[in-house]
Amino acid sequence: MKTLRVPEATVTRLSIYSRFLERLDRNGITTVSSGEIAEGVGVSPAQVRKDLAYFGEFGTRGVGYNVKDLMKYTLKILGLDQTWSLAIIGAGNLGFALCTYYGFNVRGFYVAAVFDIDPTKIGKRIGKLEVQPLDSFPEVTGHEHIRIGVIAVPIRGAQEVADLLIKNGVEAILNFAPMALNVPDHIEVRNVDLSVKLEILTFNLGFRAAQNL
Amino acid sequence: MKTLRVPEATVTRLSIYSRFLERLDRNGITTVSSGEIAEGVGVSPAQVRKDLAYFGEFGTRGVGYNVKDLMKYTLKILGLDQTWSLAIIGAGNLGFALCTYYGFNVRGFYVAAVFDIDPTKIGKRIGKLEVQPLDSFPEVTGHEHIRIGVIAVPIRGAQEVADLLIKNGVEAILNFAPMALNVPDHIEVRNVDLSVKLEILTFNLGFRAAQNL
DNA sequence: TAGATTGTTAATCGATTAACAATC
DNA sequence: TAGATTGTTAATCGATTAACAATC
Repeated sequence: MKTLRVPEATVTRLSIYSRFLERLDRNGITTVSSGEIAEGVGVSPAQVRKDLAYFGEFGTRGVGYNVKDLMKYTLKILGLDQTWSLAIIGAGNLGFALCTYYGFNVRGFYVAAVFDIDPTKIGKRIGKLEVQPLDSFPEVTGHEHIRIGVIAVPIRGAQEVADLLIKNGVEAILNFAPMALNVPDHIEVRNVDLSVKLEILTFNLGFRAAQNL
Repeated sequence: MKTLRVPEATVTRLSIYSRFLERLDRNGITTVSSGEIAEGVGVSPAQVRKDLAYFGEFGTRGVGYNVKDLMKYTLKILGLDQTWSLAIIGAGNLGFALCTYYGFNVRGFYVAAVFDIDPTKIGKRIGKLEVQPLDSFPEVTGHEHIRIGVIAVPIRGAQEVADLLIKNGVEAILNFAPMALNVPDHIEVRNVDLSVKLEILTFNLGFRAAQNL
C-alpha cells in the first residue's frame, strides 16, 4: 500500500474543517462547496480540496460536498469515530479548566481521571471526578487503558510526569507546560503553549509601530 | 529601509527560544551555542541561526551566544520589553485559568480586567480582579488603553465579543473559541484551539494502527 | 595556531496556489 | 445543454537544510 505522507498542516486544517462542518450540520445545512468551507475557516478553496484529496474523493463535481457525510469522513480520518479516554495531570486552574472543557466532550474525548501531587488538591471534586494522587496512576488507570495523557503541571514537574505516563503505557501526550519534553521516538507529543500566540500578537503590534516610524 | 518579511514560524520559535533562554539564565548558564538551543527546544542548529539572522548578529563566532544578552534581544524583538495589559472576556473555567495563568505574568502580561455577561459570574472575584459586566467594557478600560483582548467565551458569543472589542479600540485578539472570527484587516487575530493538537494525536495513533494492519 | 561556532549563501525540500479537464 | 464545482496536475512560492567561509 502506498503510504502518502500527510502534512501536519493538513491534519490541523482537517480538524478545523471538521468543526466547521459540525456547525453547518447543526444549522441544518446539507451541502457545501470547497469555496464556502474556505470562506468559513479562512483558507483558500484549492487548499480545502487538496487537503481532502489526501484521503479520498468526497465531493460531487458541479455540486459540492454533502455536509453530514463529509463531517463523518473527517471525524473518521481524525480517529474520532471512537471515544478517547484522557488522563489529566495537574489539578490547578488550567487542569480544572481542561477537565471541564466542553470542547473536548463534544469531540468525543472523555476525561477518565485527574491527578495531582498536591495533598491540598487530592480528593477535591471536579465534576464527577475526584482528584487522585499521582502515585496511584497505575492502579487508577489499570483497568482501562489510557493512551493519551494531558500534562497541566508547572515546568519543573513536567518531565517527571511525562516519564511516569510513558512508563505506564501512555502513547501520546498533550503538553501544556511551556518546555520541550524528552521522550522516546515512539511517543507522540504535541505542545500547547498559551503564550506563544500572544507573543506573535505583541510582535506584530510592535512591528507595526516600527513601520510607522 | 528594507523590510524583510519574517515568517510566522520564525516568530513562534523565537518565543520558544526566549523561554528556553530564560530557563538557562535562571540556572546560571552564561553562554550557549545554536546547537544547544536547538537540542533544548527540538529544532536544528541551522534553524536557530537562520531565525536569529532575521534580526541581527547576536553571537560570537567560535564561542556562541551570551545567554542574558540573547534573552534580552529576543524579548525586545517580541515586544516584551514592556508590560502588556490584557482584557479577558469570559469568566468560565477557561477564563478563570487564563486570568491566573502564571505563564502570562512571567512574560510581562498583566490581566487588567475580566468580563462576562452571566449575572451569576459578575462580581465574583478572581485574584485581585472582580468580574465586570461586559457592557461596562468601555468605562472599565477607558482610562487605560487595552490593545489586546482574550476571548474565552463559547462559540455562540465569540463574534459579538470580537465586534465589541474592536469597536472599543482593541487591536489584537487571542481567540480561544474554536471558530474563525470575522474582523477588519487591521486587526490581528490568532486562535488557540485546545482540541486541534489533541486531534493530531488521535490522527497519528489511528494512522499508526492502520500501518500495522 | 587549532578548534569551535557563527552568519550566510546555495541547494533542497515541501507546501500552497493556479489552472483546467472531468463531470455532475 | 450551460453552469458549477470537483479532483488533480503543474507552477510557484517559501521555508528548511546543508555547507562553508569568516572569525573568535
